[in-house]
Amino acid sequence: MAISISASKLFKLRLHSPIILRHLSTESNPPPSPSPSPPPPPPHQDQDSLVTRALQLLQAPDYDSNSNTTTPLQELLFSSSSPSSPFIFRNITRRLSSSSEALKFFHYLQSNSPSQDILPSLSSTFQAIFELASREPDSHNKLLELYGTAKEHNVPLTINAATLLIRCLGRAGMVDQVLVVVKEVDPSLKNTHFCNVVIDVLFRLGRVDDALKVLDEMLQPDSECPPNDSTGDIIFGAMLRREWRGRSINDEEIVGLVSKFGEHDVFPDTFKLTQLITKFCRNRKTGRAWDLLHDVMKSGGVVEAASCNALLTGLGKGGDIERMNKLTTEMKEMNIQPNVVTFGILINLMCKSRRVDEALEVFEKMKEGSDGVLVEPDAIMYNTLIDGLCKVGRQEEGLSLVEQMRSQNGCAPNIVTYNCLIDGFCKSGEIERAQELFDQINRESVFPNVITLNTLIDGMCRHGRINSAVEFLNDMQSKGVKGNAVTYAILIKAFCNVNNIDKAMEFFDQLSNSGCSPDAIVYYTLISGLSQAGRMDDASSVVSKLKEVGFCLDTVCYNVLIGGFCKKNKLDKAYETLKEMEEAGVKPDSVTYNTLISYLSKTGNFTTAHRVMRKMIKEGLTPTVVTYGALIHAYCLIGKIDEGMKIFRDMGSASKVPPNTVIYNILIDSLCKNDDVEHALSLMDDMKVKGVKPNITTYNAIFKGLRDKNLLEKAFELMDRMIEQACNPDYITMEVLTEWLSAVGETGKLKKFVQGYEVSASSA
DNA sequence: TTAGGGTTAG
Repeated sequence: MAISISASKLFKLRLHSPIILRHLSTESNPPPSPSPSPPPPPPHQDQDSLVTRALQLLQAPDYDSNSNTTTPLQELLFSSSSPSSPFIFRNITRRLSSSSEALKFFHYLQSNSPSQDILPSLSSTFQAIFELASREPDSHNKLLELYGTAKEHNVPLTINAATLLIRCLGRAGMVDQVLVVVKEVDPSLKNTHFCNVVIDVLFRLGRVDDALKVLDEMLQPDSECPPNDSTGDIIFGAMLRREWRGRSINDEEIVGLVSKFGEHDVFPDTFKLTQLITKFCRNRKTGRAWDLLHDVMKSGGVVEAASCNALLTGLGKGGDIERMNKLTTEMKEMNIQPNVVTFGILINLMCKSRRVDEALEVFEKMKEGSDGVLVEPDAIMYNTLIDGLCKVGRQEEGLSLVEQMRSQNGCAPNIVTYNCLIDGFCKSGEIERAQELFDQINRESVFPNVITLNTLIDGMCRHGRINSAVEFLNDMQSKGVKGNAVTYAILIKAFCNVNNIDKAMEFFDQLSNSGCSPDAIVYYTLISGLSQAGRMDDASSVVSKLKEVGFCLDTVCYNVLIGGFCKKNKLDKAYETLKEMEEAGVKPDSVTYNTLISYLSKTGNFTTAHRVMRKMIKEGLTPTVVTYGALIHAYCLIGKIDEGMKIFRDMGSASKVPPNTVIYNILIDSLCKNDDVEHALSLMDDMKVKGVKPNITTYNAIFKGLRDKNLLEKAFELMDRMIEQACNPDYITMEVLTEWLSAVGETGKLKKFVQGYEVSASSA
């Protein structure tokens, strides 16, 4: 008792010392807490029996009596013959039934210890009390109270006890208390595990900046608590978290942190690195993704193909071929083996840019391993190539790849394969073959999906078989393949194209009632169809519906409406729409202005047209070839060809907008109609000089001009040129030439022309 | 890896 007083005196003396106020621990290298960890190897074999014996004595009636004589328990715990270890008391405490029992034992030790040396043991005893309390109900409040008791008795917390406390408080959401404990822990005790727990807890509580401050200290070059893989897991995991409390870690911070971690040889694993790169790429930040990957490479982290693939995908989407090449070279240099995905990305890119032959070349080399890497293609790769072939009209080659697929194990053609082929046949107008494939699917127990449905419906609609398309839709729906927004967009567009607006509206309503809501494209398609048809009231009511469901009009949609109002001679409504557009923050583009300029000039309002053009320039837009075309066309229409020619000369020289075929066509047509075919012919020469290719409209206009003046020889010359240029005649060409050449007895020339066309068509 | 996107001058 006397000694215990002196011990407490000692504590009191130290109470004023700032050092002891920090909860110093004497336990130098503690095992991780709170899981019950095996005690350090006992100095004496009888340590276990001592613990057992002590626990028995703690049940005895004289345990908490204030006896003046030395009790057996005191003898056991404090005598010099007892095995001494700071962990003995802790091990006894751990085996007590509750934290309150343990606290009682703590008080007993404090009161009965004959020596001051008990201090280190009391810290680890307290840790054991924390461990018990942490497993009891209401643990956070109990621990907080115990923390107060420890401070009161000047028992410094072990770092493990502090860790346990913080974790428990964090779980209970007690962010302020967490920060207090962190502040009060002796910095010299902090270890990496402690810091990891603090950071993890702070992140979960949304205190990102506090967490990053702790992390920043860990990342210093001379840090006492350098980051380890667990630190990396916590931070890299947090970077990828979608749901955030507090603020999120921004991209710049992510790159900086990964780089700093690299200095400590800690790297995100392949999965996390890949995810981070993907995240950057999705936000179109390929530059950051590039830096991230290269930081890891430079610091010596492991980089696998998956991470490179993520970056290659991002670079491909951004069209950064140069960096793609650089990265694939680096992969080779660093011995990072490309896989089927790597090749898939490259082949897909080539196919999408219509370089199918190059894609096939890479594919062959990959299969043979002739470039040192042998990779077996998968179904996705075959599908990519088949789609690429079909998109350039090479369906037959696509079909032969399907045969290759069949001969390779585990690579059977699937619904995607067939959808690509069906689309190919549909786009080339071979609807029957598309339907045959569709039937084949059903025989092969590959199940058609909504994409199959839409592809076929689109093909039928584009080739004038709307009724078959609707029939097919009904048939499929009865078999369980339901249409979606895409289906309806296709049908709405198709019915608008044939000017069956009522049917288009009907399908729109059907979609709205089918439980599958129309998306923005469906609205845009219908608004466009209605505007083209001049049904501006209907268009406006669809616009209202679109706004009601929360979609916005974009530039193109506003342009469609402005064009529609112009067509209906509702200039005021067009201007109103323009104003609304500007107020909604949707910037008018050159099409917006061109639409207005075209309407104004066609209605003879040239002054206003030029004023709008000046406004266009003031808004930072450059007049385009269409702007000039609109003005030229309008001047030509009222017979002011000179004015048109003036603009034509001006656009090429002063404005540096090179005229295109359409501009020449307008002028050539007008000159011919104005009896000036010579001038029109000189413009055709000019086209040749400028490298602007005439098309069938050009030829039709000039043929009419030549016919009116009966300039046969010139016509023959141009007919030859048409064949040379593989420019196909259309029904207008045939009508003009047949009538004219028959009348002048030159049917032989006509026959030769048609044959030449057939030859040029077959060679093309 | 597969399907629908609307606008301005001829």
